[in-house]
Amino acid sequence: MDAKAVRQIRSFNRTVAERIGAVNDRFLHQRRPMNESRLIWEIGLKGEELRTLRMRLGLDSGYLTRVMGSLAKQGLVRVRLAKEDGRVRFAHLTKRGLRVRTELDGRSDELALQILDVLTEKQREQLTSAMRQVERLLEASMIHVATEDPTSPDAIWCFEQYFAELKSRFEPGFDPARSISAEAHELVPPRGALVIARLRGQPVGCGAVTFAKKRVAELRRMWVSPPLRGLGVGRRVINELERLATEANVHLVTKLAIQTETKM
Amino acid sequence: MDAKAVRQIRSFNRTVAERIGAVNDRFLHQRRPMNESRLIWEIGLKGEELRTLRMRLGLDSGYLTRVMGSLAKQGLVRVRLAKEDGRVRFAHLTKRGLRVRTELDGRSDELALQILDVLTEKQREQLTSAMRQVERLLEASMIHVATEDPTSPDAIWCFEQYFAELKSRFEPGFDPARSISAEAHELVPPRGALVIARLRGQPVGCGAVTFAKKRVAELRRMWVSPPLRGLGVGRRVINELERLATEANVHLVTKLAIQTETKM
DNA sequence: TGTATTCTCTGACTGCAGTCAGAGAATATA
DNA sequence: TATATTCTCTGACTGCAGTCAGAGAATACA
Repeated sequence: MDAKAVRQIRSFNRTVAERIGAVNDRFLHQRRPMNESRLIWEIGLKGEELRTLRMRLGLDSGYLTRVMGSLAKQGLVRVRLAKEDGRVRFAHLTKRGLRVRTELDGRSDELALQILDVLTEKQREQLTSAMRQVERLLEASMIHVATEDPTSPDAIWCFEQYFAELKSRFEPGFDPARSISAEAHELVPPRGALVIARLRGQPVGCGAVTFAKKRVAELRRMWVSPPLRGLGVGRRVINELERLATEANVHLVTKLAIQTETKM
Repeated sequence: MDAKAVRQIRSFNRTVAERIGAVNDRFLHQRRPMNESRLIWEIGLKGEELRTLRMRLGLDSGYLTRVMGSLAKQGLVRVRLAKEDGRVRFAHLTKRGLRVRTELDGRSDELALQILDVLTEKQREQLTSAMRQVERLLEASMIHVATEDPTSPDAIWCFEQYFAELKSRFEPGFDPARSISAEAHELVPPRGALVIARLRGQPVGCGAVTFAKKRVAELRRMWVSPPLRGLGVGRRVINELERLATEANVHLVTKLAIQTETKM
């Protein structure tokens, strides 16, 4: 099934890796070891804690210490103790370090300009618009939907988005915060469930269900981040809620789902 | 200029590298050293000469020998002398080697299917169609146009395409081969020039100019590979020819260019 | 035929990537 | 206050990537 689509994706991959992937390999094939470049990049303009860098790049702590030492010896970074916690160390780029980072940045722009160079104005527009669409659909495929704790900060953030939208759509005057805390216990088994959709770890949508009456479930708090609407995130959230409802041996009231569909 | 397009390309690159680039990194992060995987892939189903592999992967000859030895010891490849040339060695995959290569291949399909999995039928079509367009335009940016020797095999191949097309468009009856050899000397300085457009080293278009009369040049043998038409390859070829004509202090007869434009 | 070139192979390197064990200092927790 | 945990650092490794010099065999060329 979908053999043609698979072939197109693989062909696309080859071309893109050849042409654009080079930007991503900007950390490779330099005079500088790859992990030094990656670190310079990840430390960023405002500096970063070593433990964060370690997590983000997946480096061994001993290894990081050494690479960091090398960068410090080259005068590209300075490492000091973090203010609040004496165990934590904080790295930031020196002026020279910032200059190197800017060079790294420039490579990406350079390649992008190279691509645009030989294209006509119309082709450039076609390219960027097609790229936007590919990106959007690829992001759709990167979204994961899973059951989560309704009291977590991310869950509360989602609810806030949902209520803020309700407020802007209908008339103001009710306090979402009260409603949030009041109903959290209804969104965990056995009384209900909450699922959150995430893209790159960030919440981008949610949906809840409460098993209100016998063998009937109510769909609630459906929200999808506006830039990601129209990609079927809402549908996937509902599918998951439906699965949970079935597991709990109740029927989902899909009427509500259809009502909220306008917001997805 | 084009800051928005540059930003879109970079953003695209990030997403694609994250989602699809993983396929390209299928050689990395395995139990097997990267270059062993790359070799298994490049040897292909029918085997390959070592010198070709060396060129293609850019490996040191000594290094290749060792990696090859390791693969042979694992029973994945067998190396023997090439039939025609006793200096050359030829590598081919064993049954086990072929199986490993199939696994490598499977990873790509798997990822493509993962992407398609969460999309609706309509979205899949949108994705593949947008991918095709991005690929096409990226390929346009990968094409290089340069002056070449009209007696080279690639040049003659281009001429053949050109004449074959003429023949199919108008009526048959003339011998292109005779015409090719007869006019080759007219396409080198100081009497003329030939430029060839290449994509990934393969010729995909050509165009020639002869400085026929005083301060007048004639455009000839414009041809662009059918799948790449509409991407401005012909325009770029003419631009280059025009530059050459200007250098030779003659004017290009653009009327002919416009006539042939229909074939680009 | 003699000489140059091509291709492969061996040996000896350098340097980066990445892992593991353990120690020391600062902080959190009971 | 005693103990556990977190974070960083040092030392000692392994293994892959990649380079350089040189030798030997086969072939191309003058």
